[in-house]
Amino acid sequence: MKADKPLTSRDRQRIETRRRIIEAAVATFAERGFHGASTREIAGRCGVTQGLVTYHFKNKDNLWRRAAEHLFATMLDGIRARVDRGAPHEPRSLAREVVRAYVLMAAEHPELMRFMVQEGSVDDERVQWLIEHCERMLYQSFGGIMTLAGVIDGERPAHHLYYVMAGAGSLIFSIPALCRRLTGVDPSDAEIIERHADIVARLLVPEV
Amino acid sequence: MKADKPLTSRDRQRIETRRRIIEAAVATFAERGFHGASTREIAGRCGVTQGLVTYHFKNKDNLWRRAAEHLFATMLDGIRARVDRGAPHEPRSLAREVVRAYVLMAAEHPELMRFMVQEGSVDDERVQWLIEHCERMLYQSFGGIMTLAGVIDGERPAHHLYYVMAGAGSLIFSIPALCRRLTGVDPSDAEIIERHADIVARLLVPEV
DNA sequence: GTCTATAATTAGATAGAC
DNA sequence: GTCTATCTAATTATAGAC
Repeated sequence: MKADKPLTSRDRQRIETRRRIIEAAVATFAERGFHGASTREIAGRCGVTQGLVTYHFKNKDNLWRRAAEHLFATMLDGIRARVDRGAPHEPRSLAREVVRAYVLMAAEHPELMRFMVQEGSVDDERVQWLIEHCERMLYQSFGGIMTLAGVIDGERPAHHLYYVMAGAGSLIFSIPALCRRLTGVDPSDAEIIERHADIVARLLVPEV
Repeated sequence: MKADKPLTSRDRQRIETRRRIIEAAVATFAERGFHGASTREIAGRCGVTQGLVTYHFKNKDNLWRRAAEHLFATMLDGIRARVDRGAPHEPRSLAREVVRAYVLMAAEHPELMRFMVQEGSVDDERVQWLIEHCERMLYQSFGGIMTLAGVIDGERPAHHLYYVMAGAGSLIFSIPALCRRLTGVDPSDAEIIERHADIVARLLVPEV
């Protein structure tokens, strides 16, 4: 699209600052939701001023969209990379691999489910945008792969299994403070993550 | 505890008003989280003024606790009622019945998972309170019943299965707007609820 | 018990200095 | 590109009238 001109020092600074604001925004929106998050707190978390956030992202709504975009893109790329990395699979072990990859990425990016739950009750513009720009792609690839594997059928349609996978696979990572207090187990622990991925993958796509 | 004096008209009004505020608070906190919800919106939703909310509940934090308490109590009572209603069960079908009851109640009270996700990331006083006053009881009964049924073992410990059940069973109901837009399916539809309960119950406690 | 009015704080967005 | 200052609106909590 654009000619690749050499980057000035300001260009690099601009990119770097925007990146830091986006990361702070992802964390803050995930923690507090759109209405609960303040641009001042986001600014504070990455060591800039509130005015600068507005300068780079115009307004809070736009910042939220850029944050959601970044979050989903990272998630999707991660899943694809994990799945592609393996050797070619027959349908069922591919399906198992996809579920495993989803859980591992949910552990790395617990903010995703928080975004969904924070925004998913009211059918506003953010919900519509989230679906069309981010989630529909994930849902459709899931449906295709699971149908091929025979996991989805008339008895267990995609719209049930998708949310079964998403919920089962990511809730534990989305509420780390609750989980630690309640069970004594830290869901960011590598062994916990690995075991959770195994359990959920085998549950949805049994070995036998 | 208290002597059961006859209720004056004011007593009844007090109770009824508090009840309406609590219900509005549950809905609003679930939708927007603690920080995102305003006491004015809660007041507006049940047709009272903001000052009256403070009069009845002192402050926002206390209102949140009363709302969480009410939500969890309703949920627990509902599960118990559903499970007790059936004939005495052998361990596995009891376990299946418990999972089914959980899913059905999650469909009736999608606010519960929203409360958990909204508050579960940061280990603050609200999280600690939520665990000790509400969630621990649910977690422990779940553990007991699932262990008896042989669903929980060394390979699949309680802290994994609890969040598998909670996530798989309630996510779809907690994000109705997202689900409708994404899949075209309405998760408050009775058939959807019934099927979801079946799928999750059989997944966690297979028939064979 | 309920409402109105208000104080003190904090929010998002804009303008101007550097 | 970044910061400080400021405007307007909305927040929680309190006080007083009825």
